[in-house]
Amino acid sequence: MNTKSEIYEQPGITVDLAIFTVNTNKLKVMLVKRAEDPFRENWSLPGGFLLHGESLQAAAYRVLREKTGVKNVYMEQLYTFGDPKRDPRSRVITVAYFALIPWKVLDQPESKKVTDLTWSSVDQLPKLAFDHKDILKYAVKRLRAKAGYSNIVYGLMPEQFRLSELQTMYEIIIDDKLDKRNFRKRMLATNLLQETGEKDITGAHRPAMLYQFKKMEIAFSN
Amino acid sequence: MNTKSEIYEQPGITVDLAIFTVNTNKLKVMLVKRAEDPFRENWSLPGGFLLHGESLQAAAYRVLREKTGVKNVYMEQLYTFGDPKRDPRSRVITVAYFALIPWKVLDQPESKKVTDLTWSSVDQLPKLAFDHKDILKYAVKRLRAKAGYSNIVYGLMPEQFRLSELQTMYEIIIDDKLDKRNFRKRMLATNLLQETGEKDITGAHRPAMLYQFKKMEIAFSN
DNA sequence: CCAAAAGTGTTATTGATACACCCATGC
DNA sequence: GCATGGGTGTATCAATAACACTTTTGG
Repeated sequence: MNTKSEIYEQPGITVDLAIFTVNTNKLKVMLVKRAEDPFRENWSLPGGFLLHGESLQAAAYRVLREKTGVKNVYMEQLYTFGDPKRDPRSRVITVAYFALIPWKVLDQPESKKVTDLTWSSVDQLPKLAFDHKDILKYAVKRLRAKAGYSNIVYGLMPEQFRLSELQTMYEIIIDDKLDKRNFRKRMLATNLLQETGEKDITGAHRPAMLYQFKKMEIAFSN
Repeated sequence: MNTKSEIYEQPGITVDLAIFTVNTNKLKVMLVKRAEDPFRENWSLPGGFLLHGESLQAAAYRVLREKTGVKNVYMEQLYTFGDPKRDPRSRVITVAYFALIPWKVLDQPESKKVTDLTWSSVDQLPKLAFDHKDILKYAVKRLRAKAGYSNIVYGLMPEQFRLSELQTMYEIIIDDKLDKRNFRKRMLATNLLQETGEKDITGAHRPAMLYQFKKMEIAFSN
């Protein structure tokens, strides 16, 4: 019999992340510019190789923290991409995750003059390395689908928010308009929101009641 | 800098399959008895190592064909399990798939006197190797969920069937009773079924019209 | 003629959708 | 006092759920 490594693959394992946020009324995803071959200078999803003894989820959280500085955000495993030719140099299998981050949580994202990291609108993507465009398409599809039947959108909201901001968030994700009264009725009926008692007086107009999510797990549905 | 293999995992990759069928009014899953350590003599999900140059899906289909002799059945990637300790000997990551097979398609399953393969009711599982019970739980959960909002159940039906058989199939999967008239109305309204023109006269009673699915892809939803 | 599964419609309930005006504030 | 976004209720429509009897066959 042959030795194990002759017949069986022992590929490199990476995790790649589709990290979404919403800013200036656009759904955006984090891209990083590759410093190394292959695809040097191309944009790609943030990712990294799995370390010894590290779980997949731990690796995903490590990459997330390295790139964004945040933890405790919504993240779920998306899909595993293992085409033999997806990395031109050697066999690499990637476990893709997608994560949601409220824009406000990202620390001064515009102030850092980084040129190797960007937030790109998902409808205006540059050429991406590897099969990352496929991964991203799949992630967007899943996000849009789940926005329709779960409360996943909560993962994009700041601590406190106006109902109109929540509605706008939904509209950006599902790329469609919603009726204000029906939206409010439905949201309040879920019983997942509570008034904070405070009002948002930043606008030049009638102050809006601020809401927050009741403290509980984000409901997964898979 | 250390060599790549010192810092990065290059684990073995397996695919494991939750292959479902329905027989004698029970949702059943294929289990195989392990011939080797670890977990020798324990039941486990059928699976195998990824071969050089093989895609994940190809590996899953290979295992499926080896164990059941069938291809062209419904199969989808489920989830990737990568806990560092899930295999007691070395790091192995498994990409789990789930598949659906109509019982009739399996060739004389009872006649073969195999003792290393069984179809176990999902509510009466033996102890399973590795983390296969977790995998299976997740697969059953997904199957039940998708039965509620997709036509995935079709994957368990034979070529021709009575509507009452289709209803029974749904009832077994979702583990609940359905109203006959509402069920028929709903099914016929989908426009995915067509009468074959033939009737099932095997019963001792009024013959039933036989139906088949219109030829088209099974609608994925993910 | 009896047992057993096949087949068939209507009503009630629920949930989703459509829709327009007054309110509170800053300037 | 006007411009701007905040906030509210009802009527219609669609989808789902509840519910019982007649029909066809074999034995």
